[in-house]
Amino acid sequence: MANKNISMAVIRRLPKYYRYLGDLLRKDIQRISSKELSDIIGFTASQIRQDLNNFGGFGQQGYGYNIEDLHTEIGKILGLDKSYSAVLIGAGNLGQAIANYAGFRNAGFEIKALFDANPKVIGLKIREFEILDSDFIEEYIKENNIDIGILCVPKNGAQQLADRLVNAGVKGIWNFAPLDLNVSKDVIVENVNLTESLFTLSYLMKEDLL
Amino acid sequence: MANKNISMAVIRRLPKYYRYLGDLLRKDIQRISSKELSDIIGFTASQIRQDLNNFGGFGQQGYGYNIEDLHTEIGKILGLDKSYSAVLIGAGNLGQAIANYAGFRNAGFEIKALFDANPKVIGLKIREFEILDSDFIEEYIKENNIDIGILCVPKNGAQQLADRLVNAGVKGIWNFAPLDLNVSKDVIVENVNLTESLFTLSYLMKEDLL
DNA sequence: TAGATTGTTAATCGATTAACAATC
DNA sequence: TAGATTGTTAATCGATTAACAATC
Repeated sequence: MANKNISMAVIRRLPKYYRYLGDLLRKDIQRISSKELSDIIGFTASQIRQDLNNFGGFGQQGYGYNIEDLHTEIGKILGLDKSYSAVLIGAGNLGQAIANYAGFRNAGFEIKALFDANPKVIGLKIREFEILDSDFIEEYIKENNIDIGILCVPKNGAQQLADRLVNAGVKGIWNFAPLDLNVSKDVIVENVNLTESLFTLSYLMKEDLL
Repeated sequence: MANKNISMAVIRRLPKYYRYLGDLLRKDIQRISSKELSDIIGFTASQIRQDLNNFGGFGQQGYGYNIEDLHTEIGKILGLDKSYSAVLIGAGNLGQAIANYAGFRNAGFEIKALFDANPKVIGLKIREFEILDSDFIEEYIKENNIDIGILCVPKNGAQQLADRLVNAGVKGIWNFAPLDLNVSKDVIVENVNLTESLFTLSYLMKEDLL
């Protein structure tokens, strides 16, 4: 099945389906209709059926969806059965928080090394990781076939580091730096922009008080 | 001017305008046309004009937009001229990273206190903050007129803490816990869901390799 | 079988893009 | 004034919702 050109709107709903189905599974519930799922997840039943049918007919008329099967299928669609290796650049507060973040393993991502440019932190240990010198990023990526770079550095210098990651061969960047990275289009960038999130909250709070 | 019912799509672009205009400002550029801005920000010129005109006619025919003025105006639209007080719940790795996050002050948010339930961290100092006992959250919020709660706790217990924040009077929650909080609809919730972001990256990487 | 619920097509709604008159 | 570019209306595109025949 080739890429049917799934819209970003659909893709961003997939993790929500996966999460809610996981919750149901842990409650030992076996099946659910699009209508029931609609009630708990907040999308319309119609949208749920449309979304799922982008990837296949997972349901059964008159019955609904088997929760365990659907959960597994969406996991596969999300690529959670694949495994990826990652390096994290920028071992400051946020970088350390991400490195310690458990959700990683569940998604099949494994952080292999932490890098920083600050001599004061190079050599320190964060859990099982010794913080390595940024000078050796390229070498490490090439030798260890790293798939993903996680950028937890300030805005300044982030683009340059992204260039280095891409040149060394990573295929994806999880970017926490507050800027839009410029990379060749075969490299995937997923942004987590705290500033934009905070500004959105600020806007909504202001509107709410009017 | 009452709320013209601006769509979320527009609202989420506002921080990007603000950021790019700030960058231009720092380069001492004085004016820009929607076409030029389009080239650097990546939205169509038409969309930029539509977006801005939701809030007022900030441009001038034949000239374009004055960058400093527009930057200021969008800042006001985002409510960055307002100030809000916040408490942070959950002083783990991520919580500490957020507490140390500088972008806060620029947005008019001030963290007043950190709370945690773990006796091992209560009393510790993070920068200027002593970590307080979660038992006193409500008391603190009421006495200090706190506007916003920042939730940096695991999924378990997050809903209960959200309830406590809302009951104590916060009007907004910046939620880093990986679940959808249930709150009365006069309370704003802005989610930062690292798991969903990571899963999206996983999906896109997988598709990219097909 | 009768009832329930899917998969899918058609209708609607909303967001983006194009076009151009207004005007600086 | 002539040229440039906005503000805004109209056209298009895409996403969501509604409807219902298929079928378990």
